[in-house]
Amino acid sequence: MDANLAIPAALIGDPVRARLLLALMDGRAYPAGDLARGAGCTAQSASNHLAKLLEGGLVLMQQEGRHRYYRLAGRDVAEAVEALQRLTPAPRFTEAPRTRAARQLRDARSCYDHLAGRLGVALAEALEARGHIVADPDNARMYQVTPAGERWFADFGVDTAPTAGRRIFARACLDWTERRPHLAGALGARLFHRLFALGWIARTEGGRGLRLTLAGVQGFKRTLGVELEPVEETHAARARA
Amino acid sequence: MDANLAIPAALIGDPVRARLLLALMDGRAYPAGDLARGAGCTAQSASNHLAKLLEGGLVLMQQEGRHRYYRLAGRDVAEAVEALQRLTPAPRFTEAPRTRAARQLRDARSCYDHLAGRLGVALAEALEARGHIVADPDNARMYQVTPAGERWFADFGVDTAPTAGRRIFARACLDWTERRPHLAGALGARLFHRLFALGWIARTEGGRGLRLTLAGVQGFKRTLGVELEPVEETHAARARA
DNA sequence: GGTTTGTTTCAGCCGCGACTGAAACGTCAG
DNA sequence: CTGACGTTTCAGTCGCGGCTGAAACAAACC
Repeated sequence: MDANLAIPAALIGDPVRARLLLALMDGRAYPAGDLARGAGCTAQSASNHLAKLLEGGLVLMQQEGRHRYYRLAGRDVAEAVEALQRLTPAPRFTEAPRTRAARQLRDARSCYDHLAGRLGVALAEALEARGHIVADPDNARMYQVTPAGERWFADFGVDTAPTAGRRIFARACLDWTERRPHLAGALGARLFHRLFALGWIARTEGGRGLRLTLAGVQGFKRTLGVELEPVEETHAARARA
Repeated sequence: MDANLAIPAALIGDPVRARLLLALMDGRAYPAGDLARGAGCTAQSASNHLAKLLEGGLVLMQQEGRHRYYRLAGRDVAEAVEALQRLTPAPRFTEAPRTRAARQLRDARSCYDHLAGRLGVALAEALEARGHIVADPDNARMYQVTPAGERWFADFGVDTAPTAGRRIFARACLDWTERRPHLAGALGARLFHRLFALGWIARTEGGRGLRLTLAGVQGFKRTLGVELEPVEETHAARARA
C-alpha cells in the first residue's frame, strides 16, 4: 500500500536519465558510451545513471566483450515512458529541430518495435485513408483492420492472424513529436519488420533514426498511392555515395 | 525532442507527492488537509507539494469556501500513475495490512472511476467465469463482452452501447494490490455507478475505500452466484448502528 | 607486453529541494 | 468584532544526490 511507485518515477525524473531512456525507446541495445553521447553527458555520469536504472529494473544489461549493452527492460517500461510523455504539454508552436540528426529523428524513427515519427504517422494516416484500418469507435487507442485491410496486409506479406501472446494487436500509439497516432501493437511491429525486410526503410548511419529509402518512396507510391519524401541522408553517407 | 517527460516524472518521484496522488486515484476531489492526513505529512508540506502538482498540471484545484479541493487533472494522469505502478516489483509474500483502513482499501476501493481492490477483481472474475466477459485474445489489456454478457448487463441496467467519446470500452486494468485484472474502461465506469445506485456498494465513513453492503452480498449471490463477504465496517459506523 | 579504448569507481564539491516552525491570510461562526 | 479553522507563505536548516576530475579496471589491438 506504500508509494513505491515513487521509485521508478524518481528514476525517470532525472533529466539525464530521461534522455537515456528516450535514447533506448527504439527497443534496441546500445553500449554505454553511445548512450552517454546521445544523452549529452559524460561517460561517468551515464555509467552512474545506467547503474541506477539497472538496479531499479528499468533497463537490462549484457556484457559483450568490453562493451556493456543496455536496453529497456520491457514493454512496460516503454509504456510508462509514453504515459509520462503524454503528461507533458504539447509543444504547440515548436520550431524545427536544428541539427540534421534531430530532424531525422522527427522524420522517422522506431518506437520500441514499430515505426514512428512523421513517417509512422503518415503511414498510419495513409492506411486509414485507404480504408485498410479504421480508428476503433469504442477505443481511442486502438485501430481495427477492415476486410479490405486484411487483404492488403496479406498481399504485403504481413500476417493479420491474432497473436498468441495476447498482445494488443493494432494499437494507436500517440506519436510523441507529432501528437497524432501511428500504428503500434503486434500488427505495427510486423509491418515494421516487413518494411525493413523489403528495404523500404533502413537504419541511419550512426544515428538513432530511420531512413526512407528510394525503394520505399516508390513502394509507398505504388501500394498506397502516397507521396513521401526520402529522408535526407547524413553528410557522411552522402559523401560515401 | 527534449526530455520534458522528466518534469512530470520528477513530480511523481517524490514519495510524499506519490502518496498524495495515490490518495487522489479514486478520481474524487479532496481538501488539502484530508490529503495531508492521507499522505502522512504536515499541512505545510502537503500545500507545498500540491502547489507543485498543480503547476505541473497533474492535479486541478477549485476553491470552495475556505477549503481547496484537489483532484487528478484527468485520465492521463491516472494512467501514468498506473503505468509506473506496474514497474514496481510485485509484493509476492506481502503481509496483511495492519490497520482497518488499509484493509478496507485492499478489499474494495474505486480506481479513478471504476471498482478495484479484491472486490473489483472478484467481480471481474465472476463475470468472466459466467461467460459474460472474456479476455480479449489479441489484447491482454481488454475484455470482450459476449452476447450472453450483453443480455446480462442490459438486465442489470448497464448500457453496453459503444461510447461516443471513443473511450476504451472494456479495459482490463491490472489491480495494483491484487496484481490481477479488474474491469475498467467505460463499461467498468457504468457498472460502478450502477452498483452505487443500487446501494450494493457505498463509500466508507471517512475512509477512502468502499464497502460492500448486505444488499450487495445478496445481490451478487442472486445475479452472479458468487459468495462475497461484506467489508467490515469502521468502529465509528458500527457504534452508530 | 605495452597501449588504446570502453567502462566503472572513487572522493570531493556543490546546489537543489524537502522539511520545519512561525506567521500571515481568508473564510466562516458566534 | 473576535475567535477558530483551513490553508498558504516565508525564512532557515539540512541532507540527499548529481557533477567533475582522477584513477582503476577490463578487454582488445598492435
